[in-house]
Amino acid sequence: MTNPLLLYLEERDRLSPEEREIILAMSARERRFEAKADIVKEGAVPSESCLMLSGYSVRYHILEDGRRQISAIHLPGDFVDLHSLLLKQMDHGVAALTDCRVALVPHRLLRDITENQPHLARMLWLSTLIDAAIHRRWLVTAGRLTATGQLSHLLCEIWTRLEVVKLTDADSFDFPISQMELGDTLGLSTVHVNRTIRELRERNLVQWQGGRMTILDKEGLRRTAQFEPAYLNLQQRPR
Amino acid sequence: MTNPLLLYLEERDRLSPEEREIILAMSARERRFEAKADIVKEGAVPSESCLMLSGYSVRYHILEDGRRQISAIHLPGDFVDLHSLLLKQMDHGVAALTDCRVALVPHRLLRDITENQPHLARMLWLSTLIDAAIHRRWLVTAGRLTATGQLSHLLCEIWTRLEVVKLTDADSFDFPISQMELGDTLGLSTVHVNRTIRELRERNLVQWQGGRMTILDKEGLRRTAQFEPAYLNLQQRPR
DNA sequence: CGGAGCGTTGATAGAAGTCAATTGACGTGG
DNA sequence: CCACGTCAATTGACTTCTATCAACGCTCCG
Repeated sequence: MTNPLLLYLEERDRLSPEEREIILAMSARERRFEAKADIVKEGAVPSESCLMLSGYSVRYHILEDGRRQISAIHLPGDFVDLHSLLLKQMDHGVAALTDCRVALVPHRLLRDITENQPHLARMLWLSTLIDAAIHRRWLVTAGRLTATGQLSHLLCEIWTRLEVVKLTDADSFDFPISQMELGDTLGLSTVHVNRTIRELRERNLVQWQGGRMTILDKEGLRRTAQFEPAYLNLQQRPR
Repeated sequence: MTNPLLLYLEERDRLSPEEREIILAMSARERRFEAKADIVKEGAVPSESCLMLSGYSVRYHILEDGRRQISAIHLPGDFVDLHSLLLKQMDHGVAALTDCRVALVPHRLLRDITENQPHLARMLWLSTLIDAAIHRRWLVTAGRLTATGQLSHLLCEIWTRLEVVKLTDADSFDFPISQMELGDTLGLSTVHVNRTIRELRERNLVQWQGGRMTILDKEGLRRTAQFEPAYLNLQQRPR
């Protein structure tokens, strides 16, 4: 299986053989996390950044009143806390959604890249810019779409992002998330998430069982979500 | 008046005299925009990035059904489209909220910085990471706070960000935004924005007239918003 | 066998949107 | 100085969306 970060980056620009080497070397130190475990704790000042190799994880924020909001879902090929290289202290936590394999990339190495590998540094910067673009898109859906639209949009997005790292089937993908976690992601109650899923099912847009999501009507889902993948920057360009 | 980007960056790390030179040189080419004018159009592929020198602007997204969502408010010292250096094509527009002065910074210069000024490049990267941190915080408030909490949070944030660039008075600041624009920012209808403002006024938290916002009860507002400024990274650290 | 956690459903309350109308501030032209 | 137009702010009435509360079933696992 190819390295997912390599797939992620080469979807956006070409890499030199030397750059490819460096990327592969990043995955040297690997660590496993169990489902529900914290990968990075809020308040931590990491000395390495975590690259997802397998499994799903989320960035989460706990409010003063104890409620939780998830601000990102991370898939293989995503750096979950690359920003800690410069932001230093984590203002949120990262939790494993499923059992995960994670590469621990020392900040020393990342810093060296910013000093000596300008193009690769730009590619890492790019990955955080795509994260930000996804955040913005979520703001749009949160602000302007109904629960149904929001959920549809999330499914379209996850589908598209999983395609990049070759983790989709013809019309289905792993979606190992509970309705409570989905509620924390979309800013909805569990009960309403449940109703929303039922609606998508009744409209024959999706099927979801045993942690596997099957898209029955891709165009219908896209329309419900007003999904446009441009923000994911899926084009090879010199960066 | 000091250069706002210099204030912005030096709040986060020290700069060398040479770096300070380069920052100042960035503001060489200046352009003015009138209120409501587009600073960057959606779909554009800019060859320069826009740095706010004075005035307020917003990033906005138009949905297929014509509604609008604002995903960021930009103040002096902010780069509104630094990300276009690597993302190339704009997936959203940027509009002036007020009359603005903007520095046009050629991508050629920014790219040179990534090649030859690694620390300064990291500082620019940092500024986009702070943008992303703000996006995440907005996601949290959109998902979990009531309209009153959201609006309070926005006011606390703008206040704090304006302090960095020395644009606050003892207890007030310019807040030149219409209730419609505020609705597009918070994902609320104008009518509900109006109700929400009235509530803040009735609770004696703020006063707002003639485009000037006065905070009457800072601690009360902070509590209503559950505001914690950590995400703004207001600490000088080696980055 | 019996929790514990998750998914499901129904009933009700509260938050926010929509529609419609009014008011106020400001600028222009007579 | 006033009439008029425009735009934003404000308010009320009604509707829709989502949260909350409560109950129940299922499945997995100790």
